[in-house]
Amino acid sequence: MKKLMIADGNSMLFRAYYATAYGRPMTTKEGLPTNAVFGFVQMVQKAIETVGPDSLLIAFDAGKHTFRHDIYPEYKGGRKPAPDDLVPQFQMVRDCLDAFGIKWVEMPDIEADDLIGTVSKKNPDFNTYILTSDHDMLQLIDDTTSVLLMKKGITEMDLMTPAVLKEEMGIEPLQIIDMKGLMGDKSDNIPGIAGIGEKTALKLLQQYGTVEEVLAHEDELKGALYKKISGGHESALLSKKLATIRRDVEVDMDADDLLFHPDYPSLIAFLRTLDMNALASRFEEIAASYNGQTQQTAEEEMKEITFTRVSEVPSFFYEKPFSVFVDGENAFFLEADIHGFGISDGTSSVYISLEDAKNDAALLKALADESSEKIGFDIKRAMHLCRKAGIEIKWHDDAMILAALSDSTLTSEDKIFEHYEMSTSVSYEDVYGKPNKPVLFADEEKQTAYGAESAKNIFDLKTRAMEVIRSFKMEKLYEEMEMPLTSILFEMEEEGIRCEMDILDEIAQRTLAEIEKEQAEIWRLAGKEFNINSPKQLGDILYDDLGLPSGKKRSTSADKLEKLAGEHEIIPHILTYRKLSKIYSTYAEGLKKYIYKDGRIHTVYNQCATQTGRLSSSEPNLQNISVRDEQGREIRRAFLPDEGCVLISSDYHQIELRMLADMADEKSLIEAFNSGIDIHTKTAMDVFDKTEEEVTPADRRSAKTVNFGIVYGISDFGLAEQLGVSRWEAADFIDRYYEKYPGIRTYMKSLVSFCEKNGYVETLSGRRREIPEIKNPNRMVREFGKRAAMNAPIQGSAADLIKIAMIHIDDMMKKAGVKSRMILQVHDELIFNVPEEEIETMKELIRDGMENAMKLKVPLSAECAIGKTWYEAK
DNA sequence: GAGCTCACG
DNA sequence: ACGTACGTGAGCTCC
Repeated sequence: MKKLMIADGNSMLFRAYYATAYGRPMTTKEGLPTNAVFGFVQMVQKAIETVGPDSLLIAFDAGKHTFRHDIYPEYKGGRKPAPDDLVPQFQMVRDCLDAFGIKWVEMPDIEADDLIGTVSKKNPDFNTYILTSDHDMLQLIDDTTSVLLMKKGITEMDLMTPAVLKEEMGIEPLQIIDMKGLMGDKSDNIPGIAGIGEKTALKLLQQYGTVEEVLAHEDELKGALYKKISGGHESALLSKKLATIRRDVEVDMDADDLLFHPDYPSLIAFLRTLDMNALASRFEEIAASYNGQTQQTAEEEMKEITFTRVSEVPSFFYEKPFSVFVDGENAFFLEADIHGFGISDGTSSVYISLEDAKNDAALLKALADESSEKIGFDIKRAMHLCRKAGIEIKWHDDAMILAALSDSTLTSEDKIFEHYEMSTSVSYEDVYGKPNKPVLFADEEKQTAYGAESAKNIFDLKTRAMEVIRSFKMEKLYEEMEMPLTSILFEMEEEGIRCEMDILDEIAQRTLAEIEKEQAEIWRLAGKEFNINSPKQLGDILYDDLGLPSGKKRSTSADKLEKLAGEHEIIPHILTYRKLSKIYSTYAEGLKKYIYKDGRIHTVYNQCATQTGRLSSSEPNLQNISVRDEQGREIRRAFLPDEGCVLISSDYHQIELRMLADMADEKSLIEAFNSGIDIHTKTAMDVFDKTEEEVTPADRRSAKTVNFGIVYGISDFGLAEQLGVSRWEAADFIDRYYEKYPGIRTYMKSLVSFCEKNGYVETLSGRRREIPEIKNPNRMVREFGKRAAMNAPIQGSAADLIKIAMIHIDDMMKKAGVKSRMILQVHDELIFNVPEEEIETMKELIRDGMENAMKLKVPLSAECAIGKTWYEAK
């Protein structure tokens, strides 16, 4: 549908005036005030950019005596006259609109509201957008009319639709009039009923619906409220009449006559005569891109024509690659149903309902046929949805993965769409409503627009991202690593892992009892009850009431509290309380929510959530189940293999350090790994200048910390913090480390300078991580960029390695035809569900797959552990 | 919705 | 004079 925008000229001019009146006054060289016009033009431009109207009209008030004054002479009484420096701008803004090529209207003794109400009513075949800062206008909202409500500032606005109004105020558009009837309107001097404010008015209307109904049922009200209402009948009905916008004014305005063709040269000249040179320059830029914009508008019109609903997909779609948007519910992947499919070949885009799709034999054949290339977005989720719906699709490409590979900062759907400037004219919520308020029947027109446009977006996104991938030479990474991995992750997600509710329950009960004990003890020691989970309240207790020493940040984090452990006996109790709370809410209770009806937990592996190439796991996150803490580790007892099976867990040893040794080509580190010596002991010997026998467990721990620091992109401050030594000592350790391993220093320096030059770094497999921070003017941000540049190739290459291992192992398992299943991945660790009789086969297969995934200058070592629970398999 | 805290690698 | 170790996700508080 074409778009008509109507703006409330007076309301916007006042808003523009007050939004720009403070600070230094704005005038021409001759002293003529221009601030309101300045703000007004920007508001209009912003609204034009936001809406993209085909037709545009601005309505002004004219004359002083309206029909409302006839029925209520005090209407708009008590208003202050317009400020002196605003008055000359009334004409100026009209001249400005003439220069801009924007139509405007005013009629003697008719208010702008009524003009707008009438024009919007007279053009029902347009989508109408009313730009105003006046809440009265919300009464005009309907399915094809929305209000762009100006907020604070001059370019912020909210799009108000029936749904938004219902959501925010709980009322229908026409009830705005009843609101004013009850509560009045100070700015228009509408009386309403004395003593009724917004809250009471809303309450009454939600109960009775209209002013008339409220009055009719007044005897149901009690006390003071009854008195107010019963004494206010006449005033309420009069107020309602005053607040009602007329939609039958004698004005002839056809939106087809209001087509908007901006005259930028003329506007720019006009702005320059008023000495608004900066604004004029901005419009020069806008004008420069206008040519492209008109083409875009033409293209958008094409879109509207080609976005159609079909009951059978035309066969020409199948001749070339096409995209498929699986329009499914926003729900848990094993439960979500499909509504339909959007299909696009880049030129034409159609939408077909699930029901029709199931009857379209040619479509089903094309979807299942490997030789026709189907492009999807997040195909792993699409695969789950299609499996449930009984539709088979052989996918060829995933635009989400291509986009994420093309720019590592794009770690979410939102970021991908924003970066590639992709949107749909209708949102998911527009079609299907909010999770707690789903619509009963989706509007087919909206559904078609949403689905078909999404399919077109997917097609375009794939084309554009693929171009980037080719130019970066990342096709192999995409085709041979990420795409095969998607299928493996799909199977892992579907398989899930057994999890025993009773065990989690038992841990929850036990933990809760302990939490209560700790809480009582903490409250006793603090001398009062407070919320221990609130860092603010806890900080007040510790640093004010108990007088513990603090830095300027008053942190309550565990590592800081541990340093205060000797200062007060409350500290260990707080640490215990925190630990137990975490176990209780995140793990025991938290995980219970995710046990599906098959008794298993099905996590989601996100392939595009990290900047380094690692996977992430969510809903629930099974990559951060407690293991370091003994009590937390008990949680792992709830994770079990299937009947007659065991869990095998296999993890790489010091994978990142080995990766670093290889990539930096650091000879003495490579030699150490080849000799089989414990690497942290070796580091301790080198850094502390000791023999193997002289290295104490404490030395080894420190060396281990140094090794972690190296991988994280070390800083003396960070290492000092971690080791609990002075930063000078830490700096000394780092120096000695680099002296012993000069290859590491050279490599780290080369990573930083490569990143400074190119803005990115890459892994062994050619995966890129963009690091824009490296060029940030802020030193702290830049330092962060350097550390990320040192860490990303190591972390990312290790991620590449295990992905390859997963692919090899999956391949070997399929070839061997085993019943074993890969079920979890935790960065450097794989967990399998293995039937007893396959244990030996699988141990060998896993070790082989992991250790031979890549050929490095150092050996890779992976060790299997077997158990009847995840707790034991470690 | 942001910020803090904490679980993992 | 600043104030940080790298990469995640989830639960809680409080505005």
